[in-house]
Amino acid sequence: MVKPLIADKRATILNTALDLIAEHGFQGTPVSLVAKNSDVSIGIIYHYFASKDELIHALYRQIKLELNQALLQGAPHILPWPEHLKRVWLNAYHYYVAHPKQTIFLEQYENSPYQISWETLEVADNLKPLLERLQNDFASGLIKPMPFEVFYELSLGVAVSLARRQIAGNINLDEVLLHEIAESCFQAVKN
Amino acid sequence: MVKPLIADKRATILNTALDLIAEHGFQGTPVSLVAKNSDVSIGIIYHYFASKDELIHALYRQIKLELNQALLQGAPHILPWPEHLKRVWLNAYHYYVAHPKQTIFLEQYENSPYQISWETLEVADNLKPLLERLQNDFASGLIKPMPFEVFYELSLGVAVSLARRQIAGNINLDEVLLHEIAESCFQAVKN
Amino acid sequence: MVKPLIADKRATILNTALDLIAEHGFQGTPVSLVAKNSDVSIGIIYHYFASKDELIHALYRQIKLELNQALLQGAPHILPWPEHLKRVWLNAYHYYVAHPKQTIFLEQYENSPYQISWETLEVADNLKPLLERLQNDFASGLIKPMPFEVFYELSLGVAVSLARRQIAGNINLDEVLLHEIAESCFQAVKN
Amino acid sequence: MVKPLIADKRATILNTALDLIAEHGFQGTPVSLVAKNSDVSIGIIYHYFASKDELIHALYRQIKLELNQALLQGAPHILPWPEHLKRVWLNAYHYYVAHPKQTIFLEQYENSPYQISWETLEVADNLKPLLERLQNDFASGLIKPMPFEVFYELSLGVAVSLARRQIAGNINLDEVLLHEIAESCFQAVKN
DNA sequence: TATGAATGAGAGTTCATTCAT
DNA sequence: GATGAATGAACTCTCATTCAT
Repeated sequence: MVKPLIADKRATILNTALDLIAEHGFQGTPVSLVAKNSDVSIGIIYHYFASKDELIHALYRQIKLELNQALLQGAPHILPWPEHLKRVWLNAYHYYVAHPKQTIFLEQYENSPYQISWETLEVADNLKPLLERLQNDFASGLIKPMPFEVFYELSLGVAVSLARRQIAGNINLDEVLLHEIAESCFQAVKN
Repeated sequence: MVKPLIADKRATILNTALDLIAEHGFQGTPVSLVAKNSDVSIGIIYHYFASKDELIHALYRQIKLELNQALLQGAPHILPWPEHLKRVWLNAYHYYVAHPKQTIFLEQYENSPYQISWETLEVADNLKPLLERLQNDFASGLIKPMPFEVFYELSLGVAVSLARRQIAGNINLDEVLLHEIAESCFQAVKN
Repeated sequence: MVKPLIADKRATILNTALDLIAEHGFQGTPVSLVAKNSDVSIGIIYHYFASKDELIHALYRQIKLELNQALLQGAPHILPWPEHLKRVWLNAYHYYVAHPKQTIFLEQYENSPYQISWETLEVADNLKPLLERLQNDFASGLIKPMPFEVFYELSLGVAVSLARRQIAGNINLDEVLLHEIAESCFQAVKN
Repeated sequence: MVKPLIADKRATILNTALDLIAEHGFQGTPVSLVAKNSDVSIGIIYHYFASKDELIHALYRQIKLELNQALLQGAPHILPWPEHLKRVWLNAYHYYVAHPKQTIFLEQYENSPYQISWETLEVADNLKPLLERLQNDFASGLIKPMPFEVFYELSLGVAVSLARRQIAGNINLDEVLLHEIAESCFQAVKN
C-alpha cells in the first residue's frame, strides 16, 4: 500500500479539515477527528496551527487564494466589454460548483457569528487589475452608478447563490441557461 | 425601564433565544444562558420545548410566519404589473432591515450544516395568491422563462443579500437608490 | 368511550407503576410518566404517596400480599406429607409465571441497592400455619436439619429462579417436568 | 497504608467502579464519583471507555473471566464422579463469598432491566472441558434428564443464592454444613 | 381533591488544549 | 518534530418534588 504522496502534513491536515467541516460544520468537527482522519496525532496539529481557530483561518486564506485564481481564468480584465463581466461571472459560478466543499466552507466562515472575529483579507494583488477595470466601467458610465457592494450582489452574489443551490441539488442549470442568467445579471447592472 | 408584564413564558424564551442566537449563533447559545436571560429555570425551557433543536425549529416557524405577513403588505398580488414585483421586493428588503435579528437567524438556520435536518415548511396559505400571480406572469411571458429558484435569486435573493450588508453596516441604501435597485432586479427577470 | 371502572385512582397508579417498572426499572420510570400513563396529574400521585419511594414500597407490600395468598392455594398446611411441600412449590412457581411483572418487580426490589433501605415485612398472619407445619417437619426429622434459609433456597428459591427463566423465555417447562423438578427439590431436603 | 503504585489507570477505574457499584448500584454511581475516587479526571474515563455502559460491560467481562477461573480450581473436569460436581459447587460458593462485590455486581448486571441490552458472553474456551464432562454425565444417565438450565438452577444456582445470603449476613454456613448442602444439591440432580 | 407549571441540582458526555515523553 | 494520555469546564437534558391556583 503506497502512502499518498502528500509530503506536507500541514496540507493533509487542511484537506481533512475541509472535508469534515464541509460535512459537519466548524463545531461539528473536533480537532481529534481531524487528527484521526489525517492519520496524525493531535499534537502535530497544534504544532502547525496555534489553535483550532488558526487552522480554520488558514484554510480560509488558502481557499480565498484558489478562488481568486479561478476568477482570473481567461484574463477577464483584458476582454472587451461586456465579455469580461460575463467571464468573471461564469468563472465564479464554475469554481463554486466544481468546489462544493470550499463553497460550503466559505459560506459558513463568512456567515458564522464566529467567536473569534473572522479575518478580512486584503485585496489580493492579482485581483487589482480586474478591480481597476471595473472602476473604469463605473467611471465611464457603462455600469449604472451604485455602491460597489450593490454591484457585487447583483452580479457575483447571484452566481454564489445559484451555485449553492446547484450544489444542494436544488436546481440543475445547463450551460445555455447559465449564459442567459449571466446575461440577465448584466442587464441588471449595465447602464 | 419597567419590565414588561409577560404572561407568556414561552414567548419570553423564544425572544431571548432569538436575541442570543442572533449575536452568538446556535452553538454559542447554551440553553442555560437562554434560561438565565429569560429569568426562568432551565427546566421550564424543556417543559415547553422538547429539546434545544425543537426550540430553534419553533423560532424558525414563528419568524417565517412574520416574514410571510411582511411580504404581503399592500396586497402585492393585486397590484398592476410590474408594481407587484417591486412591492414584494421592497417588502422583503424592509422586513429584513427592520428585523436584523430575525434575518441573521434565518441565515444561520437555512445555511447551517445543522445536525438535525432543518424543517421545510409548507407554503403558507396566505402566500398562495402571490405565487399564483407569479406563475401567471411566467405563463403569459412577462417574465423570462427560467426555473423559479433562479427567478428568486435574481430578485428576492438580492434583497436578502443587500439587507444583510446593510445590517452589517457595510452599505447604507436610501429609499431612492433602493427603488433603482428593485428596478434593476426587475430588468434582470422581465422579458 | 367508557372509562375503566377503576374507581380508585390509587389502584390505577399502582398498576401503571407496576407496568412501567417491570419494563424499565425503578430509575427508568419517572413519576411524570406514571402520571401520564395513569391519566392523572403528578400532583395527585403525591397526594396518595409521600414520595416515589413510598409508592414503590406500597407496591411491594401489595404484591407480597398477593403472593402469600397464592402460596396458600389448596390449603397446603393441611395436606399430607410430602404433598404440602410440593403444593407450595408449585403454587409459587405458578404465581411467578402467571405474574411476570410482579416477579420482575420483586426481583428488582429485593436485589436493588436501593438508596432507601427496603422494607422487611413482618411474616403475614395467614402464612403462620404453613410455617408452623414446616417447623414441625424439621422437628420431627422429616426434613434434614439445616437453617431455614437454606431450606428455602433449596426449595422455593429454585422455583423462583426457574420461573424467572421461563418468563425470560429461557426455558419452557411442561407440567410433567415441573412435577419432577418439584420432586427433585423434595429429594434435596428430605431426610 | 501506602497507596499501591498503579501503573494502569484503566484497572484503577474498573476497581473503583466495582467498589461503588457494589455499594450504590449502577444508577447510584455517577461517573464523576468514579473519577474522584480513582483520583483521575472525568475525561480520562471517557478516554478508556466509550461510555458509562461500556465501562460496566468491561467490568462484567473481567469478572466473568475471574469467575470462570475460580470454577476450574482443582481441575474438576478430571475428578471422579460425583466429586467433580461437588467441587464445582464449592468452587462457585467460595468464589462468591470471597468476592462479595463481584457477586453483587453480577447479580445487578444480569438482572437489571438495563437499557442497553447486556452482553451475553461466549462460553469461554477453558470452560469447555467441564461442560463436555457434564454432557457426558447427562448422556450416560448419571444425571436425571432435564434441560441444562434446570440442572444449573438446582445446583450452582443454589450456591449463588446461598452465597448472597451469607454476604448479606443472613446466614453463616460452616464447611461441614456446606458439604452437606452440596451433597443435597447432588441428590436433587443425580439419577 | 386535583392540576401541571416551575424549579434546579445533578446526570452523562464532549472537546480544545497541554505537556511529559 | 511527533505522540496521545490527561484535564476539566461547559454542554444538553432529566426528574423528584413543590405549590399557587
